[in-house]
Amino acid sequence: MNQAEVILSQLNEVQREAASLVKGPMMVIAGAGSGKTRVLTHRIAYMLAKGVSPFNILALTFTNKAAKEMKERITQLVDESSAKAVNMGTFHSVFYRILRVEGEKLGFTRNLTVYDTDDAKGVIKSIVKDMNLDPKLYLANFILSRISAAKSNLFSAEDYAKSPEILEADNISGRPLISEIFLRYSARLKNSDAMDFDDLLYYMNVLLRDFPEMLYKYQTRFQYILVDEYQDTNFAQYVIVKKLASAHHNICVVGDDAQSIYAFRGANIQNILNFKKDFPEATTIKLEQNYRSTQNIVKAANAIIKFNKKQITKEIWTDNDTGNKISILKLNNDNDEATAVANSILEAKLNYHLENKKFAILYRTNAQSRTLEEALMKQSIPYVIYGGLSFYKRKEIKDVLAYFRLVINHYDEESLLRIINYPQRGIGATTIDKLKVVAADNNVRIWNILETLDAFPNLDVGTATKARLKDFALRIKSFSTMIPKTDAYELGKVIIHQSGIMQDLLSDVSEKERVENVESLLDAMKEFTEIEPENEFDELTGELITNYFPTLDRFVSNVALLTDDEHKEKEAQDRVKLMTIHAAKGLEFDYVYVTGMEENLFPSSLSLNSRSELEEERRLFYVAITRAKKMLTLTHAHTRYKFGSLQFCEPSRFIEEIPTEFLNITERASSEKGAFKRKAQEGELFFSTAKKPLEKVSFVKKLTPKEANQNIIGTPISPDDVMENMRVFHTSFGLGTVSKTEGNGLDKKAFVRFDTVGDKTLLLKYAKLLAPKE
DNA sequence: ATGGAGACCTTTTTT
DNA sequence: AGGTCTCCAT
Repeated sequence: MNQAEVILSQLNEVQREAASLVKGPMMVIAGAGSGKTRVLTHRIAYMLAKGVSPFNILALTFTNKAAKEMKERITQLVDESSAKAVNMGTFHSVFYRILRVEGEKLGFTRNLTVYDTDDAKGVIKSIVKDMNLDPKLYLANFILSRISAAKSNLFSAEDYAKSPEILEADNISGRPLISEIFLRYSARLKNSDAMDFDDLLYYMNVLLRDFPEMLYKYQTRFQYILVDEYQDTNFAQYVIVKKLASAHHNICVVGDDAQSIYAFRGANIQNILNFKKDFPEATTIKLEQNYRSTQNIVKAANAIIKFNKKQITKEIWTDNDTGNKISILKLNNDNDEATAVANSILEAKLNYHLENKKFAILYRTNAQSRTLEEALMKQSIPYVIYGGLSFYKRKEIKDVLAYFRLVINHYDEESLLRIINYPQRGIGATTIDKLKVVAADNNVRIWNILETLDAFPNLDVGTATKARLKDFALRIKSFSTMIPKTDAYELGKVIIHQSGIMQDLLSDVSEKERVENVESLLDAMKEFTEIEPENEFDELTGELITNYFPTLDRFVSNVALLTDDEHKEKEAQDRVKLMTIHAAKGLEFDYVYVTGMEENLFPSSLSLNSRSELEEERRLFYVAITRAKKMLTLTHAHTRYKFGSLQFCEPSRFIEEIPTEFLNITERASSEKGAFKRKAQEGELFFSTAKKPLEKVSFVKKLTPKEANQNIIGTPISPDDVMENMRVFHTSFGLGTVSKTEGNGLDKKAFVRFDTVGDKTLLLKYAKLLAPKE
């Protein structure tokens, strides 16, 4: 067999067709666990084996992780150098590379900075302040989402300002000035030689739209295009892909409409549903055999997704074992839920000698991770939390990166303002305000003023301050001159020390962790300078760069679009993984726990307004359960703290949507903790094999709290009637005495001293109190 | 200019 | 509950 044949021989028949039909448009509908990545990697490897130049292949993904994984897997199939030369990456990173080269046509430079969401929010906030608007009405988040939605649909600020419908909508929402903010925002970013995430897609479109030679260039270059997770593309991405593919029609999109979970940020499921309209000659291939999960899991997933109306019909099936039924655990409150999950993991580990990394705990919102974390810690189960505060979003890292960015791009005003007085060098808010005013009056950038202070006599600051400003500019400039001849790591060290950041962090003993983080950033830079340049092509000529040198600007541009999963990957070796369901997409685990299966949490209360939003939640649930290979456990609690107040929770409707034949329901009151632990120690199994049905499990069906407390419960007390010193009964906390009340109506709170559990603050609109019969 | 107390907001999800 | 932002006191 030749290489190409070997590559195809590793696939099943349908996969083989998807991998080998490389000419013409193709849509692959890949059910969960059906070998989607396998098809993509083998398809690319097959093309390479057949002599297609890697330079002519463009493979777009949504996450860096997916791109990295694909690259690694292709490397195992064909020779490394051609695998590495494939243009593969996220939409954002690939277009960023192109825009750095071509951006001059659009008024940007090669030093182009990428603003992340925090930077963007900062700009919005400062504009809102400049315009003297109410920041509570003009919320940065809200404004940014309007701007983002506009750009994702290829509306510029000018288009926005000219659209009567949009202006009307903003008027109705009481925020008529969003269009003005948008105009200023765009100007500010351009002035800073910066683009936000949406700009990377927007400006790529402008490039292809307004410069025919650019369209021609990249159409010629990208003769074979592959798009992963096509169901998650937004309009801007869709148009780019369509334009690039329109010359050669060699486009392969892979996706699963059932796993579209990013509509909230503009992903348009129609892109995949309409592919056939865009490319009528397209071949459609459905991968329906699931290699990942048990029969029970696959069947349950099929049953659930049928509740959605809009979808491409397909029936996922598997040859795998029937497996365990899906466990439903009902718990009293969120703490019990976390404890039960931790105990369950512990038992399974002990009984079956499983590694920690076989387990994943999934949840709808990041906020849910805290209680789970505590429970795992108590049981000494090693874990790692994905998501949450990214490494690159930590204050100290952002500070250091702001220096780097300013050194590379003096016009980056977000960075400049962030560090002009950090560490403190006596350039206070007053001085900064004056700088801003003079910059605006003279229509120049702040950096222009710093650079040539004497040219701006109307800058009314003292001589001492002037000296400090001069000194600051000089220092930044001196770092800049070092870029070409000092590698990223060496220059990074110089900046961190000479800027005074390290000194500042070291001066405070409580900042030890921050010092470690900065050092860890330096480690990453060291690593960066040591790796062989991969895929460093000159974008203009397509030639491999031979005189590669790992400069600071290269490092920063690499890091700009990075999330920190690599950072975590190293520590994640054998740990239980905690993450949101969104973050779990594309991953698989033997044992999966989906927690917080409650109405208003999952599905989220924010998604209950429309059918389409609810369907997205359902697809999210579909993603969640199809992560599991062997065993799936769903948990929900009767009460949970949200926003610091206790809330009652109904089980998620999604649980009811699973046919009961696939379910195994266990209910347990919190008072049973002792019994639970004892049984666990005695080795009674919570987990069971397929032969040993879960019915044998030791949990006795307990009375619900309501039933158990029947003889105490009296009549409900209306919130308005709750008063000090009143004896009350609460279904979770038992009997207690109201020590104080506060507020009125829906906000009325009661401070209650419970006989057994102590003081609690209850928001009466949620916490139902009853008059006890004592 | 710094830091602490209190008000206020948050919960989708991510490149 | 926890984090962020604001404002006031030092």
